[in-house]
Amino acid sequence: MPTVSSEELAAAAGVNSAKLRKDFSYLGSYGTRGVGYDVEYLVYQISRELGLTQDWPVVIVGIGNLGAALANYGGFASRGFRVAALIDADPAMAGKPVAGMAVRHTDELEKIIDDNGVSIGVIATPAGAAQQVCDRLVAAGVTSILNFAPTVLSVPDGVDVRKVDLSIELQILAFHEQRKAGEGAIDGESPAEGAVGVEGPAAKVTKPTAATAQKNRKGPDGDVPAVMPA
Amino acid sequence: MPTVSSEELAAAAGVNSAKLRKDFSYLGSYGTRGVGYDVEYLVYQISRELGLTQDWPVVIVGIGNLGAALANYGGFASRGFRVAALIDADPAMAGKPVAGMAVRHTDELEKIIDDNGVSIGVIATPAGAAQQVCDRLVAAGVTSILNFAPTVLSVPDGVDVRKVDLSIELQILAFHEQRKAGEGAIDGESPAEGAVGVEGPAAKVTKPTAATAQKNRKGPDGDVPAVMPA
DNA sequence: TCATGTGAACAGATTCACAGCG
DNA sequence: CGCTGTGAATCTGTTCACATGA
Repeated sequence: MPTVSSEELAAAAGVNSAKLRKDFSYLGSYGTRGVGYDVEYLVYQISRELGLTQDWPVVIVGIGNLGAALANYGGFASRGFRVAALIDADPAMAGKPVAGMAVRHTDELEKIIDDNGVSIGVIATPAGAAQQVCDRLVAAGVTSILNFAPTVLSVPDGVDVRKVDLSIELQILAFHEQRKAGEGAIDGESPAEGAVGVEGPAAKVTKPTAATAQKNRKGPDGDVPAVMPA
Repeated sequence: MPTVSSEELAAAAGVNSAKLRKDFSYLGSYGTRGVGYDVEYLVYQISRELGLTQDWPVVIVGIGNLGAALANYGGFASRGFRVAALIDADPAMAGKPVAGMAVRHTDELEKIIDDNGVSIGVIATPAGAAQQVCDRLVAAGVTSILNFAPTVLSVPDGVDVRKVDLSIELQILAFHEQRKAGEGAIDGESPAEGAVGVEGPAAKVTKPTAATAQKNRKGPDGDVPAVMPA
């Protein structure tokens, strides 16, 4: 398939074809009127714009289960990321092979970053160590940090941090699940044919005192969640 | 701090206070004019709306590094999630303790889901096994799936799937990193005081043939990425 | 008096619809 | 002719500003 039309791409992506064309137009005029977009050329242009054509050395700090999982994750290489080093504070880990690579000790952190020109660091340490590791990464020249530790990191201006909270995705699912279970489909939500009854929802969070609860209760009555828009 | 104003919350969250008030108003009228919002009551209402006051049993299928990391992740319990079981296809894993819990074999999957009223499943298997596991989960009554495997899962209507791609976050960082490096700050982007020069960006993706490239090149000249809005 | 809650004004994003070009 | 690229129309989401009520 040498060329593709905005209509086809839009259908595949589930969006409006005009939006797709307008978005592409921000990158330049890469299509051919009456024909469509040259697939190979389009892929190259988008890849370049996204930074996929560059080689990004990254370090992963904290080689526990999560760090090891990241080190073994195949998706990195194909997107331009190269794991320059795996770093752990535990001396017993040093030298051990993980994902075909010897783990280095934290003492070498600065040297590794400098030697490899690393500008992106991944933190997969326990929460307690994260800020300290972050500070060292930043001091050594790292300007982008991906944080898996359950802490908010503080960094100087000019440094980007993205926090990945593995439970947030679950929370989003639970939110929709709750709405599926709530007295039949509320919106145009499909009736969830295979839906199994959700088992007894035990109250968990400390409920507010009766006084407070009654005094302020002005929302929808009962314990039924209000219908939120969209 | 028994009460809080929309102004204070907005400042803390970095958003406009009117937006915050309007958003809250969709949940009901939980504030007090001239005073603000009762913190305890507000937390409870938001928690309930998000489904955090319910107990959500989940199963994790595929107990490799990632599955083990998820099993050990502390954030789940505090958000209402209870790991009902860890499931793996490897008979050698069965019975082994991970995160203080014996791993169960895939054979038991249907029974576990039924016994625990599980409606949310987490897939942390290799890509090859994911669809098959997904099908079994759905057949057994699971209606929400969190997929860490690098595959697109197909599910019947009424089942929600969320895919977590660990490399996408890195890609977003790399995108910003690329823009930091690009000839000085482009937008109002801070000048990245600590920015270290990014090392020689080696071309990686197969470049399009010269013919194609020249024929269609209509975008911004040179190899400088176009400036995208916002 | 002070901060909420909300119509009205505004801004930004999406979609329409068609001129223009290969 | 067919599909891109894009002004204009429309829709959605945000912010303003103030009436309202504790």
